[in-house]
Amino acid sequence: MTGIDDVAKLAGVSTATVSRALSGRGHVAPATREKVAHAASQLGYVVNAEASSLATGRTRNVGVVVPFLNRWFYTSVIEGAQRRLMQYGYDLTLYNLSGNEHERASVFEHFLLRKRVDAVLAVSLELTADEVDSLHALGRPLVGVGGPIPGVPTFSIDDVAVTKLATEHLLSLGHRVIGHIGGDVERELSFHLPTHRRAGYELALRDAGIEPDPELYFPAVFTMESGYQAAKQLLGGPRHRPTAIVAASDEMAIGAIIAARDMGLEVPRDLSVIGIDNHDLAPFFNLSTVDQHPELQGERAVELLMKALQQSNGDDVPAVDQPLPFDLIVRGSTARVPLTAAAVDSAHG
Amino acid sequence: MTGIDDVAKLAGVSTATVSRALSGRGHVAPATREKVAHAASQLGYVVNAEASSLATGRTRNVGVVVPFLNRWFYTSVIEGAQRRLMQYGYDLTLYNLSGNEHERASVFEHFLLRKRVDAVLAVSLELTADEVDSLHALGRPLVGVGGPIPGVPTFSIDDVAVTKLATEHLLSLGHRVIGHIGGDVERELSFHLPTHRRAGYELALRDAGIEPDPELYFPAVFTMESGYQAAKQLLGGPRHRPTAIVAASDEMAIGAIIAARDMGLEVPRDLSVIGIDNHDLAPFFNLSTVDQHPELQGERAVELLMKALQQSNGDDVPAVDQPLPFDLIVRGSTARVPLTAAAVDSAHG
DNA sequence: GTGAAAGCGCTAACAT
DNA sequence: ATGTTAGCGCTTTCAC
Repeated sequence: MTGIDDVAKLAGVSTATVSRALSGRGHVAPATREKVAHAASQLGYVVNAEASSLATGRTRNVGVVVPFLNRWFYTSVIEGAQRRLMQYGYDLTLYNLSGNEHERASVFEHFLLRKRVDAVLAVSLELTADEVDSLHALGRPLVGVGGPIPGVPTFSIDDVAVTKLATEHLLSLGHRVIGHIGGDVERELSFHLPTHRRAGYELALRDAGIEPDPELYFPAVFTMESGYQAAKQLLGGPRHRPTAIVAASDEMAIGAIIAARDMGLEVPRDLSVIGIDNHDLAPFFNLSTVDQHPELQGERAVELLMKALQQSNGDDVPAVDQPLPFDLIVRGSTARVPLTAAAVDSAHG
Repeated sequence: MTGIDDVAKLAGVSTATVSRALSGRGHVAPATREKVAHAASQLGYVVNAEASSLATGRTRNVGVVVPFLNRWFYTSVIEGAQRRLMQYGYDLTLYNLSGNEHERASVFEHFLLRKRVDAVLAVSLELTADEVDSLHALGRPLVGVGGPIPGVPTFSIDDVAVTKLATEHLLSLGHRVIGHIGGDVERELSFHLPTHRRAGYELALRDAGIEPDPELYFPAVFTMESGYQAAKQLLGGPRHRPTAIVAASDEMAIGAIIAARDMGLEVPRDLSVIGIDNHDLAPFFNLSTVDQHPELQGERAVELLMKALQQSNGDDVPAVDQPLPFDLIVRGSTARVPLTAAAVDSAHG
């Protein structure tokens, strides 16, 4: 295979000059640079990443750790991160924690420790203290996306604000009896997203002078199936039925829409539904939602990592400065509260 | 950071012995091996992958190239591949071709050439001749999954047989007027999957003595939305309406189910629908389908790559030997043809 | 069975 | 601005 020596010979310069010319580090006369570039492309020379890494201590590769892959949010974050990384000339090595305990442990105790990555991006990870420690032990920049990791700068949308916005959208349409489908209680302890989303929902209600009714909340995991089940419960309750539902994710919201249909309710005539995500499927289901731009979250996280890599060799990452944007997308699943329901409700009040 | 010298010192042996003891290559006395292992774990030593690669020429890393990420099939294949790779001690570096032309080119002309990977796995890729060439130019084992690549050993289910099986399931339930939603014609030239699936559908019909009716076929891309549209066309046609639909993917099939509902048809009473995939969402939509086990495809592909890596250093990969399994999964979206329709149909014949 | 030493292909002082 | 050279951390002959 053609190496730096071949290029040096063909260009009539030393290997050091080739290295400098091609990497852009150090001073090279424009004419020489030209010669070298030409020789390199003529030979089809591409620098050997392994050798370069060994010499520089930098791999030009980042590790991306995900809890599993088969989920819209993760793949979207990865797409965004990947795009940015490519622009910086970095590779992306993927570590998936979806295996058994043994496999998971081996990612932290083995794979990540072989010095193959300059930095680590942790996507929506719930890590044990030991795992966070071993990540820090890498001495590499580390940032999180989509979930809070103790002691790690993390990109995440403001889940309270996002759900508040979604709820306010429904309030502005005249809804007063608004249900919420959110994360299950068991996960809430370590992973605050569901709690935050519920908090945003309750905050919006209170701001509007409405006391949240615990009977209008149903827990669910973040799947269509679970959203469907929870919506059924919510809509079938013997007390007053909500005229609208805020789901903590689009997949849950879609489940709720289907549940409504199956119960003979028409969306949005009889029930408004809003989700959070702007999932790929949201347009098809005509779902109103709050776009959380996961690809952008991935891109931003990479930018932060790159900044950290330029500044130092340690694992101190500059703080996340700008808040992440989110946007209300109004489609056809939300509409003005039915007159009858509004009348009934105001009669109650 | 602790290196091989530290371990050697602590164990009281040479670095060569440490290397042999830890890698398992070469002969080391059991007692020595024990000493070394102990010293290594005491120091938390993990071999530096970069240095090891440079010395051996093997990276213990494979490149996985996908056209994009946000699709159930790709992520499933990757999950399977990743799991197996981990078991072999390999990392997975992800290359995504979903960017613009420039970015795509740079994957082939730059990223893949830096000798960071021992082998390449190409998932459902439609590659130009140049791209295939540059992959071969790596001189590394290369296998494909899920789509045919000229001159590359490729894992793929037997698309004809799979769709034939799905169609036969409907025939066995008494259906005679069976529609098909498949890939759009434009992609068929390079990517044979849609054509194969249509062929399997037609083959099953002919075997049952039914001449395929072109009016019962509608093209679609592999999304819910597109399946929905195609099903609407199929079901709304002024001539005879099919009593069943074979969709070339589960997402299209789900689109078809929703289209049927929207038209006031009940599944499976008025219409049977079967898909292909056994997608994550299939259970929720109670969809009958043919499971194509994409994770298994990923695992198998990795096994083949590993075999190739053990045998030689060239890029000759042993042929794919065993056929990939697929399984009919009968859920609630398929049922015996309605008596009336059957009567009408037999009256026609 | 173990150690000494020569590289793997590149980069980064240091010299010039 | 360019060349010389000593490593980066490991593996692997080749001796013993």
